[in-house]
Amino acid sequence: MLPVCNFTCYRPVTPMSSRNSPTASVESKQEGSVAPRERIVSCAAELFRKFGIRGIGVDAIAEAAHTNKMTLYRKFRSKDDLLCETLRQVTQRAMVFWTELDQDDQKDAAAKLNSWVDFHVQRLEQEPGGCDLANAVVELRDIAHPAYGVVQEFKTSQRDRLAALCTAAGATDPNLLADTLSLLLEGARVNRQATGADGSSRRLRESCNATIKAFAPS
Amino acid sequence: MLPVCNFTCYRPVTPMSSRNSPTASVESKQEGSVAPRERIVSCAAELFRKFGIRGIGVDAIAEAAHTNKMTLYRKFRSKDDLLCETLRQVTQRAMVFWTELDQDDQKDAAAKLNSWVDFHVQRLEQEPGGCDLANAVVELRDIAHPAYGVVQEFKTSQRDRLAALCTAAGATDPNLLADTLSLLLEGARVNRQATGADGSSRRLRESCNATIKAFAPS
DNA sequence: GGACAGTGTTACCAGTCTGTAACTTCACTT
DNA sequence: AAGTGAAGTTACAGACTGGTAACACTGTCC
Repeated sequence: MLPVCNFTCYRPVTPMSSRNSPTASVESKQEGSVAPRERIVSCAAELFRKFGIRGIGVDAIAEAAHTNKMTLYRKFRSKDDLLCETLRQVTQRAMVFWTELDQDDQKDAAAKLNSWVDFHVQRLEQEPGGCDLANAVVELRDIAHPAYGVVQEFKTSQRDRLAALCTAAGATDPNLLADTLSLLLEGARVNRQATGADGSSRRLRESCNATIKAFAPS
Repeated sequence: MLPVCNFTCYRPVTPMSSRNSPTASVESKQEGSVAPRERIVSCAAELFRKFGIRGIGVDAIAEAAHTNKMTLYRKFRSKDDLLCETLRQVTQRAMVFWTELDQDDQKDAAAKLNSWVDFHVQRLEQEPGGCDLANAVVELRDIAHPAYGVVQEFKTSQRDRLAALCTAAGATDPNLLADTLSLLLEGARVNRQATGADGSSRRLRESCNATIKAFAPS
């Protein structure tokens, strides 16, 4: 019902033909080279995002990473294991935003809240595929799956951090503001997938700003 | 990676053993009986919801509907075709709310907006599986899929109706209010799937009320 | 009684999937 | 130069998938 055909996501550091040549060995020591495991994870993340977890096979992932299935299974116990690893990588990427925001002494809490909005509005435009974590849960539909734990932990931590920010910004009912903003963001991501760029998510920034204003101290 | 095993969703009108007996023919004329096509659609809707579109096979759907694969393929050209039909059924169920709301002369626009919130908060608690339409888009991840059109059309019509209601209620910037409420609802549904009942979706009603209040005419 | 449409049954095709086994080749270290 | 461990290659097992073909059965209507 959905033939998956073309998958070339990993930009080869060395072309396939010269991989076993001396040149390849040199390149493998240069800074541009990436270990098979990392290549697999980043390719898997991209292919899962593009075709869905069930929509792409391990063979295709290995091929895209310019390696093979056996190597993949030497690095990961199972496809589920690989999936969890890719999700953890996605969460780590998001954590960078928070640490950078924490270290920024120039902005006060209110300005940081605006940065949060900016960051996510920008990401919505750049990556219209929605939240990988939420997508995984929707696709798997199984609470017992190990990926579910990864997602739940991450989402909770994100909400807690946002709530702390709202508190610092002196919002009335900061927890409710954090919840509301979380829902707006999550909704915008899925809405963008379902109805495209011209749907309700188009004015996410204005929605967030109106919400923040409504919770401003009087 | 995810063995699908038990699927008994369609409450049997007649037990399998007596289906070809005279009793079965009598029962097939009673009001309790349902035509195979309808049984297939409702079973498919439930199983798609429970296991995902790719997580359940046509054979299992046919079995749950107490029929077989051949009959399924006589009624539907393909699994995709069946999927579209189930999604259309889901949209029709939601349309009932709007027609009832339109016909209600007791409530003014503001009260109807509250009804909208009530309706969806209630549905969120009753059906924690999220929006079937949005889930389908997330799972398929293919704009060319016929289901995408069904979803997009429905989501747009929902938003338009909500915007009309916000206009009637005299909201400042009714379109933005409709967008914001749409995002809140959509976000709550996916958030509930990803983080459970105690996540940010728990206070959806309060989030909506705060938002509506923020757009109230001064 | 007989045609007929709807349904059930069985078997099958061709493709895909995850995961494993056995073996070869390579690069690097000592 | 030898050895070691990581990676590539090939083949395969076992299960499942969507979809089709051919045929048997059943109740209904003329």
